[in-house]
Order: sequence, then structure tokens, then C-alpha cells
Amino acid sequence: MAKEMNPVKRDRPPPVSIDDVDRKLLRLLAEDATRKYAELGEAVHLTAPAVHERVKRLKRDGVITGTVATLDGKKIGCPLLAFIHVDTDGWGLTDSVLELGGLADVEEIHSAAGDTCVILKVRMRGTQDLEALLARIYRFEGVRSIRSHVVLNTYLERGPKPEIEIGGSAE
Amino acid sequence: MAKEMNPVKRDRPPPVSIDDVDRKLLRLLAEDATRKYAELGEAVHLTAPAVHERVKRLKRDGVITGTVATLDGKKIGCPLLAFIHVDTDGWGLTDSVLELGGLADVEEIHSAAGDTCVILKVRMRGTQDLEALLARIYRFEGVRSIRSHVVLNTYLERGPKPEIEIGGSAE
DNA sequence: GTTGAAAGGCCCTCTGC
DNA sequence: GCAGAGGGCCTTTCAAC
Repeated sequence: MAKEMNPVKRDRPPPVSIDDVDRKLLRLLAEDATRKYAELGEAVHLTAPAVHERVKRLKRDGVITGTVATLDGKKIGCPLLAFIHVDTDGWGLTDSVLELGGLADVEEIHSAAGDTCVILKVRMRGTQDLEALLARIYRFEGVRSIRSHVVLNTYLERGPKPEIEIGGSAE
Repeated sequence: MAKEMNPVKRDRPPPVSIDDVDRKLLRLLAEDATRKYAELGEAVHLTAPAVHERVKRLKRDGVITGTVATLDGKKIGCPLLAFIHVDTDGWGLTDSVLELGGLADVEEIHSAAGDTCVILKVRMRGTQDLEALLARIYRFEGVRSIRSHVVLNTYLERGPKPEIEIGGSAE
């Protein structure tokens, strides 16, 4: 086949096929998962059973990974949001860092390229909790430095949303 | 009152009151919002109508801000996750940056303390889209520097979760 | 894919306790 | 706060097209 000969092809095309109707459904559900199938149907010009079939497929294929309630950080007593960048010597950090996932404060753990190795997103009750967490991280082996970025205000915060067009980059 | 005399008190206690049962419900719903009221009820030793009443109150008070479907970034064709730190001269950046919220790629926009002013979380189809976005940001007035942190692997990614204990910091 | 219909489940409310 | 019962909406499936 001409597959490997085409330089435009991505190296790893997604194994699941998603069309524009799926994308629109995903966008709507990513915004509000309580929408009824009938409502979704009229948005994409399909009937409720057809929509149900697509959504079921999207869940089965792992495109939709779950349905969750979003909470207000301040209202639950965690007004302090921060990003923590941890720079390490080697890679022995990994196991220790993954343990941080057990803390309710820690929302995200990523490994990253660039001048930092691990990026954490944490939401805490106050600066004292943040201090305690930093102290704990510093106790890990191989930690060279930590930089904290305390968030002053959040203007946007949402989950992944599929692009609407294949060639475009926006809306 | 002895309120102002107690140095332990927080400066701004949350206006909505949430007890431990609420917190447990919030944790369960933040994990999986499709849980049935009966199931939630037996987890907190309450009946379904009682749970329903609490959840309704939590939504009315804005503690629960919504119910959304979570999507797999890779499966929807956006495997490239990155954090972008934008450093600016003044504050004129704000309006321009907020416009970025219109892009589907941009998931989060925060203003931050420290050596960076704005933190963006973006999820894109590839490095070309990232380059285009960076070029766009550089065109903004007052942008001094940009640092991008491309995520290699995500170990944890979830929404806010209330602490389970008043004094504790974990599970 | 569609329409129509039917069964079942759960939400939600209301009533008393 | 509990228990129980009822109405109604919606999901979900099945038929036939």
C-alpha cells in the first residue's frame, strides 16, 4: 500500500473513527452531559435511538471516558490553585510522585519536556497546605528544585473538546 | 463574639455550609455522576429522597457547577498536551488572552503570581497547531516571553475533590 | 439510518411519620 | 431526617421499513 509512502500521514492515526456528527455530540456532552438524547438528536439532525447508538459506541471505544460532576473549588473550601513544577536529577522520582495521586489536593500529574520534569496541578485549602506539600516533595530523592505558580484568577477551565473541522483550528 | 479574636479562623469562611455527608456525596459524584441516588444513599446511610434533596441543594448553591462527559484527548485527535506560560509587561494582555478561550484547543486560562503572568493549558492535534498558537500569542502587545511545557505523559487528571476530614490532608 | 410502540427504570414529588 | 407510593419522563429495546 501507499500508506508508508505518504509523508502527510500521521505516524499513529487513531484506531477509532469519529466523524463530524460524533464530534458535535462530544462537544455537547463535554459541555453538559445531562442533555437528553432527543435534544442531542435535533442538534445533529438524528433521532434519539440513533444518537443513543453513537454515544454507546463512543463510550465503548473509550472516547468518552466517564461522566463527572464538576465542583467549585472555592465552595468546597479549596480556593488555592497552584501549578508545581518539579525538577529532578534522574527518573527515580516517578514512584514517589505517583503516590501524590492519593492526595485529594492533587488533581493532575504530568511528566514534561523542557526545563522541568514533573508538573502538578493542586487545589488546596490554603498556603499552609501548600507549604506542607512542598516540604513533602522536597523530601523525595533526586529533587533538584521546585517552582510554584499560585493562580490568582481562573478565566477558563474545562475538559478536552474535539476540533470541529479537519482543516480549521478554532471556534 | 470571639470570632475575630481567634487567629485560627480563616479570613473568608465559605458562605455555603457543607458537612461530611455532603463531602462524601461530592466525591462520589465527582468520580462518577451517573451513580443512582439509591446507590449514593447506601454509601452515606441515607435514603434516595434525602440524597436527592442534598444534591439539589448543592447544585442550587453552586457547589456542583455542572455535569460533563470526560473525553480521551488522544482518541479525539488531540494527543499533544502543553502548558504555556506567558510573561507580559503590563496587564493589557488580559483581553487578548481571554479571546483564546474561543479556541477549542485552550482548556484553561489562569492568571498567576510568580515569574509568569498567564498560564494556559492547551490540547492540540500536533506541534504545528502549537506553533501557530504561540505565533498568535507573540503577536499580542506586551508579551515579553513565552515558555512552553509539552507533556510527555499524564499520570493523573481529574477535577476538584473535597477533603474528607477537617483536620486531615489526605486520602 | 428511520418510525412507532412498548417495557422498564429511575427521577422526583408528595404524603405521612 | 425516614418510609412508601405514585406519576411521569426518559432511556432502551424491539419491531418493520
